[in-house]
Amino acid sequence: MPELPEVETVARGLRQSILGRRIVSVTLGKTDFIDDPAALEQHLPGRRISAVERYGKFMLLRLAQPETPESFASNEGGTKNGDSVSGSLLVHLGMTGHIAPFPAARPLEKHTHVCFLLDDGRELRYIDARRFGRMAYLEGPALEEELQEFGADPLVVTREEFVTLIRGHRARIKALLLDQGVLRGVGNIYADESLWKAKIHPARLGAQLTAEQARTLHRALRDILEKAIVLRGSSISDFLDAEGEPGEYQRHHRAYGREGKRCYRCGKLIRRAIVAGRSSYFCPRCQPAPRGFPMLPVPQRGKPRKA
DNA sequence: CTTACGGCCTGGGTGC
DNA sequence: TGCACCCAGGCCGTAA
Repeated sequence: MPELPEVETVARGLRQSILGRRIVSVTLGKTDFIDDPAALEQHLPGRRISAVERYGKFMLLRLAQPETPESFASNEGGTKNGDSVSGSLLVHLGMTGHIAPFPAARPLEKHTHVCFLLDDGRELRYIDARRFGRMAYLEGPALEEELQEFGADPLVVTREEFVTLIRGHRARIKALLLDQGVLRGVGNIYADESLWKAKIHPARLGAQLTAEQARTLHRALRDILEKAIVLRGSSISDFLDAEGEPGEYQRHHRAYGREGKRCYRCGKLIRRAIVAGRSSYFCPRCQPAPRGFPMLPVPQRGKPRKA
């Protein structure tokens, strides 16, 4: 389940492997996760990948016009590489998306839905069993509008901005952390991990947090994301980076996925509850529930734990 | 307006 | 071997 650290890891990998390559042709398989499949076929061939950026959980492959002698000569005196008029390929990996270059001769893996033939003979392939991901070619105002929908980057937002942001909403803190319009890039894993580190229960309301708690959460979130990036993300189910390597951060999880295991701080058993519609893992002692939070019996889920 | 919630998409894993 | 079910994250419609 790629979140900010995993997407950052993949983006860095692609930067190493495909930056500057030109897309020769586009081959599409299933396209129900692509906004406008025809737009990819129409606009991508001939374009050069001039940058790979991460925006929340999205990757942006910036596409420049090819530098043909004519376009170079007739260029309106210097818009650089046509970047200002060129668009981007947005890629969201959903839960099971993979994107990486392969030798073109290599047999297609199952669930390969998009192939971009590159000018060095390799193929950039998008593989996604569940197709919960998304792909779109956008340029100009449509691209700007799309990006404008997103909230602050948790690695960039300042402490006091974060405090204002969080305390300005009544929704549960877990919901706020997951809301891409508030903060971009945080998913279930890093929401739970940062709340555990900050000793804040996921069901607390944003507006109910003290400024001090919000500051602590900001610090916890940033520290965790940065460390997770260093460790190339968390490989829970099948996340692999662009080189096919798993991340290491799952070894550092303190809450996520640890139902019934001991809290690393106090030894109490980590619990799971549905908060903001998501499985949420927390320590019932370190992260005291707000008054009235229903201590619902955790819906039975057949996951035998060894004693 | 904001927030809460249920349903939908898909297929791998699991339990029987 | 089969097969029904659960669950993941994002999004959307609806209700309060």
